[in-house]
Amino acid sequence: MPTNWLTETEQRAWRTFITTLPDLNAAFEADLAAHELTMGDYVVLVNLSEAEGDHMRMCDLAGALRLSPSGLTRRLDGMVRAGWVERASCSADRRVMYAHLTEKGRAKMDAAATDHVESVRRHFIGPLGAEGVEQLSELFALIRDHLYAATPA
Amino acid sequence: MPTNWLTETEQRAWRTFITTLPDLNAAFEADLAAHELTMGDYVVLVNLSEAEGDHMRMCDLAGALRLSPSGLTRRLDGMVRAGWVERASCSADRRVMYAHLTEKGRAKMDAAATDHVESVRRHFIGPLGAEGVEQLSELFALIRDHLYAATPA
DNA sequence: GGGGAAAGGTTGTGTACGCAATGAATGATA
DNA sequence: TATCATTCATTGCGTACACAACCTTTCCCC
Repeated sequence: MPTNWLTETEQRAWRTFITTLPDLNAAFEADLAAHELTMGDYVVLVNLSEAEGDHMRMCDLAGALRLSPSGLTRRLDGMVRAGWVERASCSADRRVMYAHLTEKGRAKMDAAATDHVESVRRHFIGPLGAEGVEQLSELFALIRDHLYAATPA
Repeated sequence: MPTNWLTETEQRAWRTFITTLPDLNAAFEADLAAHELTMGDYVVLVNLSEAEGDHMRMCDLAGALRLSPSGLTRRLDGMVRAGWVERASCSADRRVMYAHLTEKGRAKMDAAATDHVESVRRHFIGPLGAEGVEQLSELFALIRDHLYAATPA
């Protein structure tokens, strides 16, 4: 038993956290599945819809999604096939490809958004309560800031 | 804009949470990679090491890990190949297979555990602080209990 | 302005995993 | 006890993703 082992309280916090995550994630996936969407696809739509001109460079999008370049290429393949996104080349820099949200893609997102928000409210916001939401926000900001201090990405 | 859209505070909490998770997870994976282990493998070792007799039925292990039966079969293939786990059949019920932690597997886990605990402390416990750990533990217990109330699994 | 380094994206290859189908063993019911 | 449903595990197949290799284009700097 290492000398710096977790205390009982720390252990409980860590285990509760790590075991709850997959179930929470599964709940969101299950709710989105009613719209024939995965969380992965949905976040792409959200990112593009909030970007200037409804489009983003592949590399920026990959960074935002924490996807490898090749991972994003393949994810977009599927979404282009579904008609939610289009690829467009950039006149200013011919290396870059834009991922551009289509009307159909926006409609898909809008249709899913209402249910997704309800899902977030039900599984996440609701159980936490107003005060809990505030607390959790601050706690994760601490974790994030600490991570980014080490890896300034 | 749906009428039940998230408030600014809720939005910030949700986004902070959802965007921090992949990075946090990546940090743990990166630290474990020094031992040639993935989080997935490590949790298998931990589960087995805490089980009665260092073994678990495949189906129970799959449930604990939130893995599909086939997913666990394949994960175990790799771990058996590495010599960390052995399969053993059950005399009482010949349908079941046990996953049994080997000496080598326990040694592997012990070697990794020290660093992993340090990793958890650095990325998770540390930034939260003692009070934060307590709070986060309670917040996730709320989420978990709510999830399990709906899906009594 | 010419040459090497770096950035952006796609493709080849391998791994992890889920779902559906299958086979074997057990349990429940008539 | 004969039958049929259920449980446990595995295999076939398809999808998602990472890494490494590659090509193209741009940037840097002498």
